[in-house]
Amino acid sequence: MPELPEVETVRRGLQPYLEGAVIERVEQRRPDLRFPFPDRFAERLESRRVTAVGRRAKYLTIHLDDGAVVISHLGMSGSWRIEMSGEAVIPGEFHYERSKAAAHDHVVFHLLTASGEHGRVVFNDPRRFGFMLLAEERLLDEHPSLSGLGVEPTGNSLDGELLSSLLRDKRAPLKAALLDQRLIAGLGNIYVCEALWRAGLSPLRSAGTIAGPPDKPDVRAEELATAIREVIFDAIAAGGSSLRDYVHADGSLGYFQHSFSVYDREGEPCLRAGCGGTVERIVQSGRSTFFCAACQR
DNA sequence: ACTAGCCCCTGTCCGC
DNA sequence: TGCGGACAGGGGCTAG
Repeated sequence: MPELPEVETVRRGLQPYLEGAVIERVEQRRPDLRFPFPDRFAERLESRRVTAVGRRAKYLTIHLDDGAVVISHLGMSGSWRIEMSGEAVIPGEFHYERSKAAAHDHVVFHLLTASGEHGRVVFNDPRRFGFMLLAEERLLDEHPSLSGLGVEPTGNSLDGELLSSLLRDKRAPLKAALLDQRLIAGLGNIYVCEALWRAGLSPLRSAGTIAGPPDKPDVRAEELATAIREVIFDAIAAGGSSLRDYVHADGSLGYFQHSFSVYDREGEPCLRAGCGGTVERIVQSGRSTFFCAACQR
């Protein structure tokens, strides 16, 4: 479920429970997900207090009081689930109902939260494309998973000038360039399709063709930068998109899927006023692209 | 240095 | 009802 808006939604859901909580125990239920877990992963987390829950692109970062950081990626099907005991802790006792693990529950963090409740946060991932790694906080930006990432679309720096410079001389299709995490970090298949529709740009055109000369960025780069930022902010405000899986850590759904203009709308009418076109589905580098050939040029 | 293609894995849906 | 194939929000690796 994971593009930037979904990961940000998960981060916001986990934050109230994780920040300030002590990780009393970690159940690591298999040796690997996409990658092997780090050596002694569970032991290295136990008795640590969580100081912050962050996000970089589509990665969650769980910061611990000893300077370690858990880097977690949700892959295609990863999700987190919060299970609280609902009871205040009685000192010296450890009790909450132990429910049976669900299928594909791979990691369970047993917590004592800052507000004094026992509970768990559970990582579930049927396809196991997700992963968890460990880094040192002071070296976080240099970690191999994060060091090559491009600009955050939620920051202030993504404007027409920067986007022009990122796309200039790129001959790859515009859609492929926007999916390249080294340029802009956090966009995925849904929001690239949606941003291109909002900007009225074809996913097929060569990326460099909207850059313009270095001294005068093309207005189309400006419009695309705006479209990217707006669609990401709109999606975050909607709690992300829930397609096949729940997004939120509390089990509730995002609702941005109701605002899709093109994604998953093959054969349906283009929603742009006066367009009259039909949304098409094509395949680019193995993934579906949804767009309107009539108004996206 | 680029790009396309394949792969990892499970679940679901659709057509026969 | 069963079975095979296509497809799914990602990204790392390889071969051109």
